[in-house]
Amino acid sequence: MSDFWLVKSEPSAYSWEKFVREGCATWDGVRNYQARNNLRLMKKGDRILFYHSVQGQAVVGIATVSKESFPDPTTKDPRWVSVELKPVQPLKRSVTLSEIKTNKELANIPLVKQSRLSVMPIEKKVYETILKISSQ
DNA sequence: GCCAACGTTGGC
DNA sequence: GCCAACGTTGGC
Repeated sequence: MSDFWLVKSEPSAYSWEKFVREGCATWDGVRNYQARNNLRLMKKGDRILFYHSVQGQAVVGIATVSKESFPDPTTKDPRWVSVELKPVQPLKRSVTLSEIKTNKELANIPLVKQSRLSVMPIEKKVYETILKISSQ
């Protein structure tokens, strides 16, 4: 039974398009304990929604965990970890933050309630609801 | 560009 | 251990 997550990235820093082009990504540079704890809990095969923050403000694609947490290669500080992600597929259409905010089932997810958290768990139902919106 | 929310740092 | 100051994130 895999889990579901949402990760954020500013497209100017690392976009979905670049992620797809490169075929996988080391999700490094996380320097927030709560986000780090979530990275540690990720299991291979977990599904991840990829969200564009700042420019775009929408869920744009689906990724999966291809390698579970390991020490963040961008720092010697042992407190921080990374995971490796692989793109699965883009959403048929992006699901915007405003759509998420106005949907009853989605209005309370951390993306909305805790806007600064960059790696967060989501319920299966939330994942499925977002996919459903994207296919409409 | 502004600012609210929040995390971190450092003086006491 | 508290809290003010400061820095960062990200929505608007």
